[in-house]
Amino acid sequence: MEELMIQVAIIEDDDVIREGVSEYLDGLDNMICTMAKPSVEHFLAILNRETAPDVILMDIGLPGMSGISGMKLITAEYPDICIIMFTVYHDSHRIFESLCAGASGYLLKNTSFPEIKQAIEVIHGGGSMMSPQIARKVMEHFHTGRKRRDPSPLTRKEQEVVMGLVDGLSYKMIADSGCISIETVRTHIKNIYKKLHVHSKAEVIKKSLSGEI
Amino acid sequence: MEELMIQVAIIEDDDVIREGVSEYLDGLDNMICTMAKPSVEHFLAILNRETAPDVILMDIGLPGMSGISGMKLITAEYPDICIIMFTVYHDSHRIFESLCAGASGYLLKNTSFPEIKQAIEVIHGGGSMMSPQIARKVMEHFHTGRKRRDPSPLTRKEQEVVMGLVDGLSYKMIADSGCISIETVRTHIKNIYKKLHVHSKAEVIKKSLSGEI
DNA sequence: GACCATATCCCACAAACATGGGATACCTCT
DNA sequence: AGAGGTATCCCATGTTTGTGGGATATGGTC
Repeated sequence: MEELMIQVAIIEDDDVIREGVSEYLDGLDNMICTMAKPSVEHFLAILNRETAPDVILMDIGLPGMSGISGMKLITAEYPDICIIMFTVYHDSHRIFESLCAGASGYLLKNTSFPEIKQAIEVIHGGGSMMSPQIARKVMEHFHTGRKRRDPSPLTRKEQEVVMGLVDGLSYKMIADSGCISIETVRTHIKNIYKKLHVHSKAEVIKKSLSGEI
Repeated sequence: MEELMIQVAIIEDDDVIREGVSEYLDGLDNMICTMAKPSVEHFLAILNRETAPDVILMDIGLPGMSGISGMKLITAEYPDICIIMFTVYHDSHRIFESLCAGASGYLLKNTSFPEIKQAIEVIHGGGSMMSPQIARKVMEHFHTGRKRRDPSPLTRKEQEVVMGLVDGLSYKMIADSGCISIETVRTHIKNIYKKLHVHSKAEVIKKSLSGEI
């Protein structure tokens, strides 16, 4: 009997949502919530071949490791697990990052319980499902002509420095490649950090490679 | 009263489907089928500001002008009209061509009447909807990274650390999020650097985000 | 002319990082 | 039992980075 149940895990830091969904799923006759954890780290700690669920409902904005990073880890090890991202975020960047990383579905947190149930069934059956608002964004992504991004807030020289950072160069190497003093590089980087509201190379590289700059 | 009805047009050459859907929609209390035509040409002949519907259900495989060409014409002139492609085709090429041309939804012809109703309501309300099979294909389109890459040379814990780096976290933050000592993080990172032949966070982030890991 | 953004350079200090050495413990495989 | 890989921790040292102050010079703009 248990073999026919869809085994669902939920990774969500909000206690109310996690427990609410967990109890709702357990009340259904064709699925069971086998794990309900507040973070990817907690989940990974108990994940193994025996405990592996069929479907994971995962929040994106988790404390510690982000849901997207967690998904990459999990699917790398367990490619058969279907993951539904479950989030309040509407922003395109996260949506596409999730889809590219292999999410099978993307639901907003205002999704009703029956819709969550339906999504789990569909995905377990090999389908995919997205909240209408998300589908909308995916559609927009395909709508041609939508290329014009707002101009970068960075000056030409600053962008040049960012390129250097992305290439993994140190301040010294950027200075040499641009034929300027390392002090100038430092000044540029200070200004870049202010403009982008970041505090490390890592964040700049991430923003740049994900198309935010 | 009529003003509150969603005005729907259907362009479909199969008489049975066209009339069936048309009658079903007219039987609903919140929508009305104002036009039911077998081709884009017939439809365009009577389309004007007065007759313009809110939503169009359009077949792709039409005699004469294809549904995709028709959609481009219609949306160019009437950008507020939402168009749902309605088809038997599963093939990715048509799906993506439709989405790029501006379709707001994509339903397979085996979709039930109530689901068609729901799709029209969602789309008229600003959303989008796709059949699960279609959503699946769209998802797959994003699963670019799924080239059976040779397994990462990194262990799971090391991958976890890499994810932290990519998320812009410091050693301290990675340590906290993983509930391990910062010294352990340092050791992992030393090993990661050796395995990847790099010498900085920046290079790891770059390799990771460009799919090399 | 005053103002502001840009680009260039310098100094100083604290924090974070890179790298070299260790160590212990647990597994698995031979 | 021993070898090898993984995961955990510690120390020391030097380098790089992050951030706060400066300074000068060149443009455009109001």
